[in-house]
Amino acid sequence: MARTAGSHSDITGPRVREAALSLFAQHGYAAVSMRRIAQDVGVQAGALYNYTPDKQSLLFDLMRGHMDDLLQARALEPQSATPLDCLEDFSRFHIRFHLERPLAVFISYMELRNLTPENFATIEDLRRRYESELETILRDGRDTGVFDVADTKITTLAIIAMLNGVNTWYRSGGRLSLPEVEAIYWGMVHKAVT
Amino acid sequence: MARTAGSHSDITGPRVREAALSLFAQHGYAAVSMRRIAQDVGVQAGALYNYTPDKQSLLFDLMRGHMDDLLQARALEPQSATPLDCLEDFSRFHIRFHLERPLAVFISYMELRNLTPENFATIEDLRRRYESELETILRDGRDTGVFDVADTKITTLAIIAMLNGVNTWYRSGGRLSLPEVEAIYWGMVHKAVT
DNA sequence: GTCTATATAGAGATAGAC
DNA sequence: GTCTATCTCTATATAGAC
Repeated sequence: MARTAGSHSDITGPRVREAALSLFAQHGYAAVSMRRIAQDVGVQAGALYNYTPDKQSLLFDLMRGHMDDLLQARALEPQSATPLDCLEDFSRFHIRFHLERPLAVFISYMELRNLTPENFATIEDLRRRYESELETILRDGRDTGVFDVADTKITTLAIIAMLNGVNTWYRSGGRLSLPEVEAIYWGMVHKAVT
Repeated sequence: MARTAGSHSDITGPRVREAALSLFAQHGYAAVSMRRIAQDVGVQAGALYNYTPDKQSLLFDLMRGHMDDLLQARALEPQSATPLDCLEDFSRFHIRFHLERPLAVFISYMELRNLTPENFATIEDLRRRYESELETILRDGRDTGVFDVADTKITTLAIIAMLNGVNTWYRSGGRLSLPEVEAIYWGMVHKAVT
């Protein structure tokens, strides 16, 4: 209650991240100035440094948070019994999760170049951890004879690339509903590996 | 023969584009200065403006040239008779073409945001023209009963997204040869649409 | 065609008042 | 916690000498 006038720490912090997310996605990290972010938040540029030590940390926190969310959400999903069901779960989860946060997805892919080497290594490690979950499913399915995949590593990357593509065109309220999109993509993934 | 000392128009022009291509791909358009490009070329920054009216034109020319090359190379490919053969031709052509010029491919995808609206519209038109070639193949195959595709537009984008993914990991001299990579991806595309 | 020099603008980040 | 003011650096682009 008894707050200093003009003190909005708990409000401003999230607003800074939201503004940065939106602006980085629209124009790219390097093209967005701290002044422009401050403008969107409604503060002066200097005030941003109460919430981030520098611009790089702002980008890294967004990407790190996105990858953490991804791995955590995946871990909370129910586990199916067969490789085929696991693959369907993964495909539908991936589409759903990524369509729910297009800006964070976009940044996490496009701005890898603008991370410092240390930050890049951290994000890449998280990404590889996620991809390895799919590869494990493919290997299990191949070893038990239900999948026909030439190379599990390449098939992993091919499936993820295909599923990621949905973010380039899907708009909610468009021609197709989310369940329809999930079904179409799952159909293609299913056929591609059997 | 009788040239002015220090005059290298026919040499410097291509070198400017090469340096810009490499630097834009590595660091991103917005993060690369004209001074940095000039440094790579071995001239002063002012000299670059003999070869491009501004930085934006430099980016646009690279992307425009890439899309022109793509459509021209595609037009020169032999035309197969059946939709299935056409799809195989397209898939293999796409992989081969894109793996031959990874930097231009990377820029043409990543730097769309940094084009002016007019330049963006031009590039997008060329991209759609290329994608429509694949969609035509898919529609022909579906209409003649050889392909089983739920939605030709989405399948077009899904296939292209999957094929584009090869550029994120392939390195010549690696574990797999180009023909092997083509065969693996064609196998997945083939199964996904039949 | 390239150079040096510069006009003009905007960047990231910090200091100190309130 | 936010403001104003500012330090320092770098950006794109142009002008004019050679």
